[in-house]
Amino acid sequence: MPVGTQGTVKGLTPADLRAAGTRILLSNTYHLMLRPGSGLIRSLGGLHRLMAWDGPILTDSGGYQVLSLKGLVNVSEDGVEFRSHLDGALEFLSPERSMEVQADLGSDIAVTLDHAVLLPLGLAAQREAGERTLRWTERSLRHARTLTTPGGYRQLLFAIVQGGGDPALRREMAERTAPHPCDGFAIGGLSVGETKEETWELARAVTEVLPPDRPRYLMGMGTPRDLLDGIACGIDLFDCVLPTRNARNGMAFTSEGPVNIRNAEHTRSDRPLDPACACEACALFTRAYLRHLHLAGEILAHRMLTLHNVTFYQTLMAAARRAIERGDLHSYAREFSERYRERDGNPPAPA
RNA sequence: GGAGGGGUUCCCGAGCGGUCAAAGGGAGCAGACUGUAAAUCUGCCGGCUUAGCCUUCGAAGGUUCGAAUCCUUCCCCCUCCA
Repeated sequence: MPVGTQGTVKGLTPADLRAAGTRILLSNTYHLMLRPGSGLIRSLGGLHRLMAWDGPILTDSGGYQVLSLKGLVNVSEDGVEFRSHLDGALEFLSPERSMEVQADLGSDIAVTLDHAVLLPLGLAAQREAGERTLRWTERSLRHARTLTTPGGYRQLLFAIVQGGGDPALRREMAERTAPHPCDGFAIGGLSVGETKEETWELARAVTEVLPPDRPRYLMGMGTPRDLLDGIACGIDLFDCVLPTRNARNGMAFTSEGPVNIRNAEHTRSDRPLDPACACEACALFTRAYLRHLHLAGEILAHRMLTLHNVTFYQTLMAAARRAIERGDLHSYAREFSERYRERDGNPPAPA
């Protein structure tokens, strides 16, 4: 799922998204309730109509903003109190309120409100956030059944599993989330400070005990390799800002690895971003041109790299689906890794 | 012809006796980014044998323990008046 936080995947039109192979989008409760307001969106017929996207939309519950807006947020049993990042006004998001906003938006899949934590953190605090998430899951699902969408159809509901960085706690949280009446499960609070090995150990602890008959959504990840690793762990759905945000910051994901289009080595390159890609940017433009556009601050650079990165991610997922149908995911992942070279050398800049 | 202002490291531009290899922008070079407070942020940005040394603030001389900063001459640029 490309991320369309404010009711738009930044820089792309619905036609662009379709051309890139997008089947479902993510959008955001928190941002849309603050601006333009969920009541307004309901009165205009819901988010699909507002943004002219007729495919499925999954809405995030706002739980992630507990992490990303830290300092502006205060969590209690009742819900999350926070200062609007727009005007500083005091706002409140409870499990019930989150589901109401998501019903107003009319997303196809609504997600329960959760309490995610950053690692490292004491085990007691991790458990407390996990237990609270379970109680909020219960409240979210119960309240959601009383609501209607602008279109009058039933929203699918995904319950979020938390549990911090301890595999045993994760497994327990998954076991206790599984019985809830919902249409799918989301795994939240990963890639928040733990190593990659830990991430996949935690993901596996959850997917092993979740019911196999309903989709599992790994929230917020990841890199192209993460997606393949996640799929191997039994994940079905992902969202991530990397393809879109990094595109605007000059980074393209290609079949040969990440490319920073700003780099001087592309100054005279008449190659496409990715010769293996069929997107408009790769069909039309050279790296030299895209580099020029990016350095000149031109909107087209952002649009084209975003279109490319979304296409790259969708193409990767489509290839993974075909590999699964062939029963051949692992050799596909191996081939991908052989082609896909991460940058080596240059150590990260000191902080 | 007369009066005044100015020439600073790639560009713009601060500095106006020592704490100046010289603020701040920009450009350039590189890095980061994982349920988007992000078209953002960070580092580098004269040279070198880099806890130090060398060269640099239009040019050449001078004053001073010490000059981008003060004095003299010269070379350029700009504004106003005739």
